[in-house]
Amino acid sequence: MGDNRAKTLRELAARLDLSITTVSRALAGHEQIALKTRQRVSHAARELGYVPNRAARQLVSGRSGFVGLLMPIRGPNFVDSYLGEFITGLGEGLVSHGLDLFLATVQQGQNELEVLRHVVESGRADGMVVPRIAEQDPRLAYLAMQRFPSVSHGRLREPANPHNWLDSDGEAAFGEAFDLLYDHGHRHIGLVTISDRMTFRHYREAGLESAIVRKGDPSVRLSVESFPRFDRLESVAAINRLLHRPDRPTAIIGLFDEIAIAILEQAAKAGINVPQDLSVIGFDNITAGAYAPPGLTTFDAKIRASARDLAHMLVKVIENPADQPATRLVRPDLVLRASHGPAPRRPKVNE
Amino acid sequence: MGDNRAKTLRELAARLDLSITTVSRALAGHEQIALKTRQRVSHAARELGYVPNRAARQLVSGRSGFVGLLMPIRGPNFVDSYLGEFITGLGEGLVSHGLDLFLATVQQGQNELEVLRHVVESGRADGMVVPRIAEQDPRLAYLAMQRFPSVSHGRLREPANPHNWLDSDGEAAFGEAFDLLYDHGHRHIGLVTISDRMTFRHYREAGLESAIVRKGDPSVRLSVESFPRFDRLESVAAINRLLHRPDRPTAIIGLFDEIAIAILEQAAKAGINVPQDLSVIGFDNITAGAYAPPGLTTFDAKIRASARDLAHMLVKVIENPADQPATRLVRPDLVLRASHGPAPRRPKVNE
DNA sequence: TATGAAATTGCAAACGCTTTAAATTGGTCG
DNA sequence: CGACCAATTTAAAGCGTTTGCAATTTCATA
Repeated sequence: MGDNRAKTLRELAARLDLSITTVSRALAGHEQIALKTRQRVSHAARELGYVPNRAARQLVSGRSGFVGLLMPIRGPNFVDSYLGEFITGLGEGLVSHGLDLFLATVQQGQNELEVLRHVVESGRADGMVVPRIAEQDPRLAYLAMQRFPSVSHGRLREPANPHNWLDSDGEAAFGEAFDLLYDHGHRHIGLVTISDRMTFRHYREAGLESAIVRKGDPSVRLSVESFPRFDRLESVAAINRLLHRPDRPTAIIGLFDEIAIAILEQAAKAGINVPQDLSVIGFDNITAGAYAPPGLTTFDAKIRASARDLAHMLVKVIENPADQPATRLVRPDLVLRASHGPAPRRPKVNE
Repeated sequence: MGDNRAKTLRELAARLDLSITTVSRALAGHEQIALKTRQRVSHAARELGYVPNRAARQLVSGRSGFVGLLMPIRGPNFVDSYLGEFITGLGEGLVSHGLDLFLATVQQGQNELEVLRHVVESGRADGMVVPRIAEQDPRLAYLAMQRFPSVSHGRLREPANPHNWLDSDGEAAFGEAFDLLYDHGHRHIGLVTISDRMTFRHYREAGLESAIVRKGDPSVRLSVESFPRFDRLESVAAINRLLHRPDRPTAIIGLFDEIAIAILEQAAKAGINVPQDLSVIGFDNITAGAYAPPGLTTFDAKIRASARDLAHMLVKVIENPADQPATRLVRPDLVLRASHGPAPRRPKVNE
């Protein structure tokens, strides 16, 4: 359109023959400004395409209008399989509150805590979303110390300071997984897990173990193999150790879908039929799981909806920092597909 | 650790017994400040954990340190399958330049152009990444008018103003797809495409058509079905129209992988064996394609690497706005998997 | 020791907004 | 008609930086 746009409050005020103060207040909807003036101002603002400058507003208000997501970049071929859904959910949850999401990218080799510190102390964000919680998580310690609004996707086990979190109930899910397998006659369960000290791993493993104890059947056995996260070779090795032992488990649970899918692949490669010879169960419900033959039975962690909730929780914390920390446990839904079945009568023995 | 941190330049200057000006210049590395002073200042800054305030800096410099990605949110079950990779690549490309990525979320029903306008005019970003280009794209028109630094993922066909873009060479890829199928004896090719006027659709279709013309074999036939993007029911209907006609094509190309995978699913449902009875080829190389039986033959659009390049292009534009627009065509790699094969002798006829 | 130029540092304005405190306007009533 | 109060508007300070210009210091040289 014409270039008679009002770029600043000063310009807008000049056109209206009002002071900057009045225009600012009118746009903010203050009652003390006469209704007629407020209408006149907001009409002119729309007319002249006035958009307030964020930096100036932030400088005085102290709020940036941004929420940050701490996002470590992995090696060339690792992209968090649920990153897209997670971000979509966060964006969805924030947009109605007028907040924008930004990604605090942490390059490989860079110190995640250092990045966090910079984001927080430069005032780039009003709140942070912290995913993937480790047993000892310096990020959460830092945020607690700074009393900086944040929510984590995942929870600490024994938090020094209570924190805001939303987590999927891995404990319940893995208990349910065991019950499902037990009911199908499985007595020797395998678990392929990571060796990193992430709390989600603890909860899922604990859920599995306590379900076994609860069942009280001494014939039940659990065989565990683990590998360092993000090490594809080691993950395959761990899977194959389990797959090729003389007393192969009749069912194997992957700590998450990527592992479970790798189990399906390795089993196929070894000529082990799923689900006839082996049952496999995962966790997360990533897209590929639906396609990986014969279709992965797993738990839907409801990433997008969880992220949306996480966003809402964070908004609450930002608006009301003194509130008690909120926590939310999301019960994952069992997604029954075709990778599980009755335990084979006599497990085949691989040479 | 102690709370003797310097939050502002003023505090830092006071401790150093220097003026704000000198400290600011010293941190910026200006030559005019004595080397000794520069060292003393930067040491103290590190010591006292000084982190400059972004808003203040932006207010005076006019630069926000952010790059925006325009990201429309689709319905509940639509998440761009390559969003995760795309964002990872952008983050990766920006981080070394000290820029952060933020997501300009566009909710359903919201006007994308309006969001863009606000982002640009509020000074929230120094540059924009615009994905998914339509034949008539008001976003690009607006950005050109504003002379606002931007790069698009995808290109206009006949740009009123030349713009910065990076695109995958869909024309070449679809030509290659045809040649591959032709060499396998296919003479009747199906194409399932969208009805929306996106330019990537045009290029891919044009590449297919001109490869056919180039071959000059009058026995070659092309059957096209289309549907409105994001309409799952219609997409399945379009696929089935092609699958169930008496003269079913011996090979079908999906405009992108999601379509191709749906073709695989519908074919399986109809008892059509891939690749014996039907060849299927996609485009993008999304993760699920590797798992969808029998393994989708497709083109790798190299999303993450492209996004990284896109980021670098944008940084150049931001730093040198007067430069000629840059363009970059990325040749996708053919990923040979198992969904293609020789044309069946006598195509089966479905009831 | 005085002098001037080069090297170094500092003052003050500006960026565009919000907000405190104060000024102005208008209306009502004795 | 003047005074007072409520309603409305405004001046000015300040948020934390950067930067043009001016001031100060340093130091070799006369």
